[in-house]
Parts: sequence; C-alpha cells; structure tokens
Amino acid sequence: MPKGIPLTPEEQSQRRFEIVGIAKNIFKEKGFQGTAMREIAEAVGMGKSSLYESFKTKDEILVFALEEEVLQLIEQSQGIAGLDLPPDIRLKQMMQIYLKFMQTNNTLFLWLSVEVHGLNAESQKRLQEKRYAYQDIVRSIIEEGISKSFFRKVNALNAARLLINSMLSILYTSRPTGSAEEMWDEAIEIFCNGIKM
Amino acid sequence: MPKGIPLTPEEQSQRRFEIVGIAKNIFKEKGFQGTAMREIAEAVGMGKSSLYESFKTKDEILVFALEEEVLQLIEQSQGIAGLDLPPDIRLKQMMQIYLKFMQTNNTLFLWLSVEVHGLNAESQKRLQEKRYAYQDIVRSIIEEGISKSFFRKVNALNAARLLINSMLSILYTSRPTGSAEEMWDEAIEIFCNGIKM
Amino acid sequence: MPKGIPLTPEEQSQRRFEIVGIAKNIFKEKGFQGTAMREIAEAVGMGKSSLYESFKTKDEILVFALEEEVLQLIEQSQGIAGLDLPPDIRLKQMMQIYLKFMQTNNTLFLWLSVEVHGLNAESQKRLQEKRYAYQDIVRSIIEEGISKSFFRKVNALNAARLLINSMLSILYTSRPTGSAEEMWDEAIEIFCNGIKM
Amino acid sequence: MPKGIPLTPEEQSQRRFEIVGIAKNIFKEKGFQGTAMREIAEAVGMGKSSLYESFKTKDEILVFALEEEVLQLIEQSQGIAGLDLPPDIRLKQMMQIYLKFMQTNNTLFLWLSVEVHGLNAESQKRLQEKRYAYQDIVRSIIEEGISKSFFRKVNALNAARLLINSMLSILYTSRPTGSAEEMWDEAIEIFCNGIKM
DNA sequence: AATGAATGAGTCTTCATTCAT
DNA sequence: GATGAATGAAGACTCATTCAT
Repeated sequence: MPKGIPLTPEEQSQRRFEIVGIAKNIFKEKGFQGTAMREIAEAVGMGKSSLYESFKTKDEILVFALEEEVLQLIEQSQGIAGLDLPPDIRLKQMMQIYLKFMQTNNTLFLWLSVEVHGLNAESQKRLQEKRYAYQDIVRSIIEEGISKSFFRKVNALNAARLLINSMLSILYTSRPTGSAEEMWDEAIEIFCNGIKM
Repeated sequence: MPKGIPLTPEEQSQRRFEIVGIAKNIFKEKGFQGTAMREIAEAVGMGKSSLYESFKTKDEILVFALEEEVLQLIEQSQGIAGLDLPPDIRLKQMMQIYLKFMQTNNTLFLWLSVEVHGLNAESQKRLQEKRYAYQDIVRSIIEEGISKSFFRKVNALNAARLLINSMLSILYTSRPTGSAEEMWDEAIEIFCNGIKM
Repeated sequence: MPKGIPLTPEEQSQRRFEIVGIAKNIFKEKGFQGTAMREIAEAVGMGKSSLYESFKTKDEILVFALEEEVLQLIEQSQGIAGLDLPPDIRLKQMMQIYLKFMQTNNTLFLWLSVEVHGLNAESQKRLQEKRYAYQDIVRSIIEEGISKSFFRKVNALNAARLLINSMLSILYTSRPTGSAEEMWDEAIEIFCNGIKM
Repeated sequence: MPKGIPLTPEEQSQRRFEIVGIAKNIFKEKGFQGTAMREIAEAVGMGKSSLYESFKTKDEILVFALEEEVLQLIEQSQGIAGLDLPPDIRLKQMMQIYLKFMQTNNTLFLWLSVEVHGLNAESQKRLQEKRYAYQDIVRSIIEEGISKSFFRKVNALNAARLLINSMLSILYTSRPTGSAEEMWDEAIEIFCNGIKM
C-alpha cells in the first residue's frame, strides 16, 4: 500500500503466495481460461496492473500455483520416503498423501492438463521438471523395493507412473464404486500385488 | 460444391467427417479453446459460416469428434470381447487396440476426460454415456474372469477404470522408458498379475 | 413447383401476396430485423432464393406488406367516405375501421415506424404516398364538415393527422383505462367535440 | 484520458453523458439496431472496448439516452404543474415544453415507445415507469381541471395519453401545414375545446 | 423455374496487457 | 509503487444475398 517504498524480496515473495493462494481458488471454480485478471485483482484487493508487478503474465500465476502445490507434495512425500518402513507401506502412505492433494486441488490439476498446452514452452518445462521430481520419489521407493527383493524386477519409472496415474481413475470418475478410500485401497492393492515378488 | 442441389444425407455425413477429421488435427495441436472456427474453416477450405451448416456450434464439433473415436473403439472392443479366448488374453488384446486408438488420437482422448468441462450438460452426458459403455466392456471381461476364477474377487468396474487409466501413463509421458509396446507390456502385466488368482 | 414453365403475371402477383401474407405474421411476432429470410422461406414452403424471384430484397417484402394493408384500409375508408351520412358519423365509422386495422396488424405498423428509417429512399417514398392518400380521405371528410358548418374552421389536414394519431394512444398503451372500444369512444368524442361548431 | 487515475463519479457520469450525447445522434440517423458499437466508439473517439467501461451493454446506452431525456422532461413539467395558473394554461405550457423536447430529440422519442421492444425486460420496465410518470403529470392537471369544473368529466389518463400522442402528429409529418407552432396551437386548441366544460 | 449451398461482412462482447499519472 | 483507463485483437455466431446446377 505505501507508495514509493520498495518491497523487500521477502515481501515480494509473500505477495506472490498471497496472490496465488487466492487465484488457485478461482481457477478451481472457473478454470484458467475462464478466469480474468480483473477477477484475481479484485479478489486479492489490488489493482489489475499491480498483479503484473508480481507476475509478468497470467500464465505465470498458473505455473506458480501448480509448482507450489507440487513442491508441497514433493516435500511431504520425501518425508515418507525417508521413513524406516517396508517399501510397500511407504508406497501406500505416499499415495494416500497424493490422493489427498489431488482431492484438495481437484479441478486445479484437471485444468492443468487441459490448459497446459497453451502455456509457453518454458513454463511447460518448469512444470515438467517438478512432475519428474515427484515421479522420481515414487520410483526410488519401487527401486528400493526391487533391490530388497520386495518387488519383482520391473521398470521402476514405468511402474511409478502407472501407480500415480491409477489414482486419477479414482478422482475423476463420475461413477464411483465406493468411497474414494475404498477405491484407493483396491487400486493400491492391485498394484502392489502386481509387482510383488 | 454444387450450389443449389441439396446435399444427400450421405454427403452431409461425409462432410461432417471431413470437417471433424481436419478439426481434430487442429485441436490436437492447439487445444479446443485455442482453435478458432475461422481456422477450421480455412483448413477445410470453406467459408466460416458454411461450417455452421454442418455443425450448429463449435462444441458440436468436439463432441462429434470424440464420439466418433469412442464409437469405433467400442465397436472394435466388442469384437474382441466376443472372442473365445481366456479373459486375460482378451484384456490384453483390448488394451492393445485401446493404445493404438490413443496413439492415433493423441491428446484428443485426454480431452475426452477433461476438456469436456465447459460443454453444455447434454453434450457432457452424451460423451459420458460412451465412456461408460466402453468401461463396461472392459468390466465385463474382468467380471467374466472373476466368475471363471481366473481373477481374484475385485470390484470389476474399479479395476477396469484402473486398467484404462494405466494406459494414459504410457501415452502422455515425455520421459519414456522404452517403446510404447514395451511400456504397455509391462503395465498390462502388472495389472493382470495384480488381479490374478 | 413445375420447373421451366414461366409464371404468368397473375401467378407472380398471387405468389407475392402469398409470401407477404405469411411474412407479415412473422414480422408481427419478431419484428422486421428479427426475421430471417430463411424463416420466411420455410414458412412459405419454398426455397430461400426463390423468394428473391418475387422480391428483390428483404425490404421490399416489408414495403409490400405495409402497402397492402394500407391499400385495403384506403379502400374501405373510401367506401365510408362516400356514404350519405353526417360527417361526424362517417368520421367515427372510419376510425372504427382504422382501429380494427391497427388491432389486426398490431405490431406490424409499430415496427414500421421503427424500421422504416433503414429502408431505402424509394421504399420510404412509396409508403409515404399511401399514408398521404389515407390522410387525405380523413381530411376530405373534415373539410366537408367544415364547409357544411358541422365543424369549426380548422386546418383539415392537421386535424386529420391529429385524429389518426390519437388512435395510437389507444393501441399501444400498456396501462389501458378500459376496453379499446371505450377508450376509442372517448377519444373520438373529445376530438369531435373539439372541432364541433 | 489520464491513465491510472480512477475517474471520479462526476467524470464517469460526464463521460456517460458525452457518449450518450454522441450516440443519440447516430441513433437518430441510423436507428438503434443499425448502429454498431464500433461506430459509436469512433465517433466518441475512444476504443471500442472502452465504451464497455461506461456502459455494460449496447442496450444500456439506449436506455440511458431515453431516460435522460424523459427525466429532464419530467422535471421541467413538474415545475409547470406546480404553477398557480388555470389548468388549461398549464396544459398548454406543458405541451410546449414537450414539443420542444421532441423537436430536439426527433426520432429518439419515437423509439421510446417503440424500439424498446427487444430490450430486456428490466430495461423495458425502467423506461415504462418513466413514461408513466410523465403521463401522470399531465393526467394530474386534467384531473385538477375536472375537479375545478374547468373540464368535462373524462377519463383523465386516457385524455392525457391522447394529448401527448397528438403532439406526435406534429412532429413526424413530412407534409406540414404550417410551422410546428401553428400546428401545435391548433392541436392543443382542439383538445382543450374537446374536454372543455 | 427453382433451390440450397456458400460466404464475407458484420454483430456484440471479452480480456490480457500496457502506460501515463 | 500503485493503479485503472485504454485498447486492439480476437471469438463465436448470423444473415442477406448470390450462383451454379
């Protein structure tokens, strides 16, 4: 609000989070394309063009929003990865976290898959890196399981992707066969059974 | 092209396919929202407004495109479902077909599950029905396998969705671990192993 | 319907009436601008471009429709003008006819006043002539009344226009104070009283 | 013109008047439907989309234009209604004002009664209220005249409408019988004579 | 003679972004 | 630093009219 006083980097950063936090909610409701900068500005309570101080572009807001989510997911997942538990248990816990994230952000990730094509190459690349990072955490558990002869020798990355995508079938169905937890339970069970030694 | 002669239903239909065939390619590249009617018209080689003779609405083009694909998929899948082969073999063949379809239509299918938001309710319902129909074919095989004690007792619909979605992980990865066939092979193997008796 | 056989002038004329008869009804409902040539063609049961055989332009249909109505009105009014009755009685009868015409064509005439501005000069002129012709009939009665000392010496054309326009207030009100007949009764009474000797 | 400074309500209002002032002239020439937003923008000297800052909709421009006029008319008429003069004199003065307004706004007022069809219900209602308000002022004078035995016992609202509409005949004739004032003089005289005791 | 396919110009409206204050 | 006014480019869709059969 004060004019003429430069924002410290911390303030800048904080503001980005503030904006993104609000923008995410609007995106969830209306989709990325369906959300106007004006709406975001109003919701945040600042001028339209001040947004451009924090984000050079509308795209950047989406990218940042998604990154933020994925980073949190990665952080939590890394915590689980480091626990002293059998690989299959860690996998299950990890997927529980994952499911919770997806449920929270529900449509946000859905929109991502749609609108990502319209983003510029650089943004796409940044998001991809995060996605890879997450996949790699899951992969590392599977690899560990393989090396400890918990799991059969499968391609760990391929399996990780398989597992991650399996969760989607639980989230986006309009014809559920039970609670998300029940479906999740069965899905993970099939997967683990499938790669079990 | 002839001017005052009514198009026969066949010609009408043929033209719809022609338009959709071209539109699909543009959609794949730019997304549905990112594609302007003008672009489609130009690509097809007709006037903007002539499109509207064949499709009352932009939405209709997408719906038709998706329906067309899914209907073909359903048809071919039903053929396989009726074969006299063990359930797991039929499942594998079915997924092979599915994968081929996905490869041909690339991002288009992704939208089936996704860009569909934003279409009017009726279009959504029509597409959903097709999706259900396809899921049900896969489900029926799994159910059959369960009743013949090939497979464990799992929720067949849940498992079917799981399997179908697993294929996505093969298609949309930008970090493949082998040829699509190799990834597919492993995915289906994990799944079948996972539900095997 | 038969192809290649020239239409006789009578047939041509008859078709114009047929088209206009139907078009008028659509105009009444949707206004002139709101009516598409396609609609008219469909309602008449002929091809869009065949309309252009009978009317070179959409405008012409409106002009013809209005002319037709006014000509009928003129004809009937002339009949009354020639009767052997006191001028005020004839005036009253004439206005009764007028009111009936307006009621029948309701919005048609209303639209005229609006859309007439978009018509080309020639069409406007043609309609104007008819309007003048009608005004002159009413005027002649008033003049006669003046010369026979039924009425005071007023400008007859001015008075005629006044009377004619008075009827509008009855037709287009959304806050009627009684039946159209009652309002008409009072209006004409005020007018006649106003010009009475 | 200054870029980042919010327009004060006064400026906002002033701009609306500026736009409407120009738009009215174009409307008069080409009609409402016949006028494109682009034309208005160009005439005002601003970008097409800037219009939408002042008016959310094309309709709103027309409604505002009409309301503005009628409100002024009402205000001035109320002034006259409150004068200490015989009812017929006030009626005459009121009609003089009315005529002047009509002359200034020419076809615009015609639309008030007419082009209004096609506007959304709410706009129609707003305009109708204003029209009623004006009619009621005229009516109240007539009622007063009746109660003071200046006028015969007629339906005051009906008579008011009659009088108001009579003025139209003066304005929209293309075959005048004298100056507007002369025609007006005769019209009002006939009317007053018509309802005189 | 009859017709419908074809179309280009035009409609209102939206929005990310810039820029002058 | 902050802001909102300004805007051009775009988007889906409509329609009177023409023209080749």
